[in-house]
This record gives sequence, structure tokens and C-alpha cells, in this order.
Amino acid sequence: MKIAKVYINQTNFSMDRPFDYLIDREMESLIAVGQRVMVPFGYGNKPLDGVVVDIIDFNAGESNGYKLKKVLGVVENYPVMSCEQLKACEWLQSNYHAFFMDNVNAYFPGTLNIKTKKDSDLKTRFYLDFKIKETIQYSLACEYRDLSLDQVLELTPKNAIKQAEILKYLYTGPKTREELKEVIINPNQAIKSLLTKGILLEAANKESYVHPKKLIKKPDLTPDQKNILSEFSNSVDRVSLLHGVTGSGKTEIYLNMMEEALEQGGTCLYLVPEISLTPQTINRITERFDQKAAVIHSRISDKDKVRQYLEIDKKEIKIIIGARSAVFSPFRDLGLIIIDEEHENTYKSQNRPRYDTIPLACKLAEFFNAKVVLGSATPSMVSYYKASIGAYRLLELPNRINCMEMPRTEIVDMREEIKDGNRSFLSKALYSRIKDRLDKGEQTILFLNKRGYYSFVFCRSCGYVIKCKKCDVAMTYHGKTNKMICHYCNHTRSVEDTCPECKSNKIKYSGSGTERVQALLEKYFPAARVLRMDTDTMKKKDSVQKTLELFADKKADILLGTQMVTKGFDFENVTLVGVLLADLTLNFPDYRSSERTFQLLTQVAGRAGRGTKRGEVVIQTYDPGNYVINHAKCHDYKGFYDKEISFRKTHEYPPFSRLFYVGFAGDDMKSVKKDCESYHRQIKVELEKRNQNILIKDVYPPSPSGIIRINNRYRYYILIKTSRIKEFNDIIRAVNFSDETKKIKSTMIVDVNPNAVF
DNA sequence: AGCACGCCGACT
DNA sequence: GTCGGCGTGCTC
Ligand SMILES: [Zn+2]
Ligand SMILES: [Zn+2]
Repeated sequence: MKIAKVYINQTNFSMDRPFDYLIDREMESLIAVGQRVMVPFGYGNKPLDGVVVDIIDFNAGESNGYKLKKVLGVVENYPVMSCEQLKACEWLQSNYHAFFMDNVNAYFPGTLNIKTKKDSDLKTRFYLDFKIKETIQYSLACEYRDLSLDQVLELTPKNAIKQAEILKYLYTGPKTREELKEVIINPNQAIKSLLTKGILLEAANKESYVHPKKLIKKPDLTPDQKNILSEFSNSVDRVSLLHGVTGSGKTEIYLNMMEEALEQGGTCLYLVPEISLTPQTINRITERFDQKAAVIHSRISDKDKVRQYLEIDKKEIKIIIGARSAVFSPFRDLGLIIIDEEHENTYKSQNRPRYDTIPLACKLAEFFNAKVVLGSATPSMVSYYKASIGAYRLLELPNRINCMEMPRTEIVDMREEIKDGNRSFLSKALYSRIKDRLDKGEQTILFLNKRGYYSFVFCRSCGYVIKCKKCDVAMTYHGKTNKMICHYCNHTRSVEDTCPECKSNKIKYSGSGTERVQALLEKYFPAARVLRMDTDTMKKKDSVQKTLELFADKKADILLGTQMVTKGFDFENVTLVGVLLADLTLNFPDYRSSERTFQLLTQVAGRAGRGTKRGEVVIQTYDPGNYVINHAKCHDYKGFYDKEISFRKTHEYPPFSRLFYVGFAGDDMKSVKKDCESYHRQIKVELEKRNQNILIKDVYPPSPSGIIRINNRYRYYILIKTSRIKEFNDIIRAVNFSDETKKIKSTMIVDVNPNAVF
């Protein structure tokens, strides 16, 4: 007899370990490591699914008479988890303190439900439920797609108003019935009639696959690009860091690297920070290769997710493009992972499992003997440090292609502006340059760092700030809907006319930073067409892409936005970039605020002058001597890096240490505090046990979170900043599974190198 | 997550 | 005395 070690599909501390089950002799040939099985669990012997992580021989003598239960059956008839994937799950478990089954589940599309049925031989069988509802999309029939909108509208009778509405809407692209219903009331009858006339086409949603008709030919490479590519092909290094200034042709290099990997039969994984913000990059990849590519993002239908999953699993797809969760694709022959804009913080998962994509990708590459390429114009401090000590191969592209010059940058001291009596958000320099571009018909991007620029609602009579009832934060006013919203729990409230505190009517409402700036821009430049791009205006599905298309088609003069406008878009007619207030992210209380600001400034500056004309950048600030701003002005990455890395070293911040954040939340403040203190005490005890008492200096005492209450739950945390990673990984694991910790009622999270600590 | 076991107060 | 409240702990 054999024993299967099974992780059961429950995610909590007490079940984050394998359980032993006997394998019936007749089932032995059916069960392998990596397979999903059903096992009886608990007093009720409830059938639960789990994953086999090991199979060992059963020795009756060793069992101590302990009664073992038997595996009930298999879910699939093949192992769903490869041994590389299982190793990755284990690695995440020990390095990120993520539950094993959270890691396993990250590999599965959410809705693979397991069903039971009795077979004719009366044996219970388990199978996957594939009954996932189809998403049907409606689009204009092919033969009418080249017509103008007016011509299309002539296809239906004049009195068919609803049909015309539908056609008008569908002219912008395929839509589902639900989307049509949002815009057009009761469209069913009209859709039916359009379908019978053959004007509309009904098709299952396939938008997650991109298989283009026309392929774009490979352009000639510059000598710089050729050098980099040959250095890369000849190197045996596992990880390479491609540091290329904005506009240096990094994407073309990625495409060539992918071509080589595909020729060798490897699967390519191309990761981007956010799918919706990178339509241009995705198009370039799919236009280049004459094969199916899977684009993995959160908005595709469950059915497509399952289909994609199975096709990647069967090696039918060799190109996978996606955001961070795509590292959990079921590839079996990984050849290359490209991580574009590797400095972006979206690569760190903020939810369970709380992994960091870059180390995970490197680990996967190790298991598969594949290569990883990290690319950025502004590499993260961590990555560049690793390259500088030789852990990564450094590939550098210091010049823009076609001898394009880097934009000219000017720093404007806003204090001088105030001295001169200019109290507006636009300096004279930026104002005159915007005016100049408007006259010349060139475009401008204006960047407003969002943080700190939320508009809260307060009473000018007594100073009372309206706060969320469930959270310890101020409500934000939303001009468009005339409502207040809490950004932490999404609670919305209508506005009040009088101050709840002093009953005066001097309550002040003003729109968000971008909203206000947009209104002012329209006042200063009445003729200018201003597009706004921020999280508020970009909530709808295709709005990002539409805004970008409008701007690319020169249907607007100014693109005003938050962090979103700094991403790698390529607009040839943009010759001016303005940073309205560089200080906003600089003063944020986080050890990475300098790094983040440098990245934002450099990236947004890189949007200028991508066509034939040289770009200009204006950075407005109250702190013109700041080294971050000045290094960004000179496009001096190395200078900034040297300064910043010495700061990290003296203060022992990453890459010279690792941060462990242990957070506690619950509805009773006192018990949350108590739980947090208990955890802290246990860390001390564990250190004493190991004769490492001095390391307590690395453990910050329990403290209330910056925002103590969110959604009526109080929050406390412990922070550990240490270079003794092995020790603290062991200690955290020991404490997590201790008897004392079992008494902790608060929800507890461990986040390794979190994006934000508060 | 469930479900049993057990320790305490209220109700026949 | 015993019924049931839920807090605590275990499940291969
Ligand atoms: Zn008041
Ligand atoms: Zn709230």
C-alpha cells in the first residue's frame, strides 16, 4: 500500500500542511504526484478536494495504529500540477508565508467546480463542471465594417430608431448584450431584427485570443540592438536586466528574444504591469508572430479562462501575455519570461497569495532552465543593485533610436512664482509653452501626482472634516456624481448642505485634483481640447483605450492625468510634458518615495519628443534643489542610483534587508492590540530560544496602522526590517503555527516587502 | 471550514 | 439534574 500526502483545499494556518491518506491498491496506477484528489475529511468525512504532493510507501509498523482514511478518487485523470509548479508553491509558502493552497489555486481559473456523480457501476466519480455561461458578443457583420457610420445607419429603415442606436454603438466595436442593455433600453427586439437582416453578427466572445490577419514585418535592428541581442544569446546568465532609456527600442529587443526562444520550442511569457494600460505593446507582439497568443487579464470570461488554461496546458499556445497573475499559467516548457517595466509596483501582489512576481519568475526560470529578462528605463533599486553585483547580466541601451535626442528639461521654482504674485497651479513658463504648442498644433501631456491631492470636504467655519462612518479617513468629493466616496471601503454618501458639527452652511466641496485642474485649463485655454485620464474617469471597460486612441488621432490637445499618463505610450505629436507638482510623491512617508518619484518623472518625461521634433519637459516644484528632481532632469539614472543606494545601505533598507509586515485586523480595538502584542512577545521568545536576542533590534514594536480603522475593523501591525532573512522566515513560520497564535482571533496577514506600510 | 467536546448558566 | 450557549481545538 502507498500513502498520498495531500494538501486539502482550505486556506488557514492549521491546514497549511499535508495530510496522509491511504491509496487503494486498485487506485495506485491512477494517482500521481500533482494530481487533484477527493479525500474524506473531518468527523463528517466531508469529501474535499486536495492536491497530492508526495507518494510514499506505507509501513504498517510505523503507523502507530493511527487510523488512516482512504483517497476517494481523482478529479482529473492526469496531474494538474507539474513538479515545477508544486516546487513554486512550496517556495512561495516558505518565502512569502502564503498558504500552499492559495498558491495552487492561483494556477486555476476560479470556476472549475468539482461535481460528484454515481456511475453505472455505483462507484462515485468526481468530475469538473464545465457548464460556464457563454458570453455572446454582437458586432457589425464583416461586409459592413468598412462603411462609414452614416452609410451603416442607412441600412435600416428611418423609423427604426432603436436599431440605429444599436448600430451607432456597435460601430465603436463588439459589445455583449449586457453592455447594449446599459446604453439602450430593451434592445432585444431590435437585436433580433438586425440579426435576421444579417446586419449584425453573433459570436462567442473570443477577445482573449489575438490572432491577427496582417503580420508586421521585422524592422531592421540598430547596431546597439544587435549588440545587445548577441550578448544576450551568448550569455548563460539566468536573469538579465535590460536598462534602456525611454525610446531606445526595448520592445523590438524583447520581440527578437521571443523569436529565438520560440524557435527553440520554449513558451514565452510576456508580463506587463497592467493589461489595460498597454494596448500598444500587446498589439506589437501579436502582430509580429504568426501564432495564437493568449492575453490573460481579469476581465475575460470564465469560459475563456478555462479554455486558455487548457490550451496552455496542452502546449497549444506558446505566447502568453498578461499581468502578474499570468506567472501562474500552466506552462510545461517555459523558455523565456520578459518582465516589461519591471520597476512597476503592480508586480507585487497585494492580495493572497502575496507574492512578488520578479523573484517568483526567477525561481520558475531556474526550475525550467529558462531565461528571465527584466526591462525598464528606470530599473528598480533592487534589480539594478543585483545587476551591479553580478547576480543579473546588465544590458544597456543608453541612446534613443534614430538619434532622437532626450527631451530638454526645465525645473520651475514655484516659490518664485508666488513671490511674483502668480498663485495659480501653472507657472508662467509652463503656461507659455502650452500656449505655444496649441498654436503649433502639437500636443501636451500634463501629469499630476495624485497622492495628497484628494479633495476632502471640510467646514470653513469650524474646520470639521467629513469622515467615513466605517473608516478613519476623510471622505472624498466626487464632482461628477455630486457624492462623497470613501476610497477605502467604497461607501458613498450624498453631500450635506450644513456642517454636521456647527450647522453652518460654509461647507466646502471641490472636485478632485485632476477635475479642478481640468476646469482651470479650460478657463485659461478656452480653445484647447482637454482629455482627462485618472482612476475616476477610467473605470469603464474600454475607456483607457478610447482615450488613448482619441489622443493619438490628435482629437485632443492636452492629456491631463495621474500616474496613468506616465506609462509607455508612444505619441509622436507630443512635444511638451508638464509635471504640475513633483513634490507630491516625494514627501510621501515611504522609503521608496525618492525611487518612485524619479521613476515617474523620468517615465513621464520620456513621453515627450518621440516623433521627429525634440521634446520639452517642465517640472514645477517647491524644492528645486532636490537631487531626485535634478537627476531626473539630466536623465542621469546612474547618478540617482548611486546616491539612493548609499541611502539604502546606511539605513539598511532593501536591497540590503527584507521587510516583513505582520498585520492584524478585527472589530474590537483592544483585542487586536492584544493579538499583535502576543505575536510580538512570541517573536521575542523565539529569538531567545535561538540565542539571537540582539536581533530584536530588527523588530519594530506593535503599533496602530496609519489608518487605524477601515470598514469598521481596527488595524495593528508589526514590522521587521532585517538582513537575517533565513532566521526570520523560520521564526515567522514557527510563530504562525504556535499554540499561542491559534488563540489569535484577529485576521492576520504576513506581507513580505509590501508595497506600502501603514 | 465544520463539527465535537466541554465547561457554565437557566430552567423543568 | 439536564438542556443548550458558544469557546476551543482537531481534522490524516
Ligand atoms: Zn462646522
Ligand atoms: Zn470607508
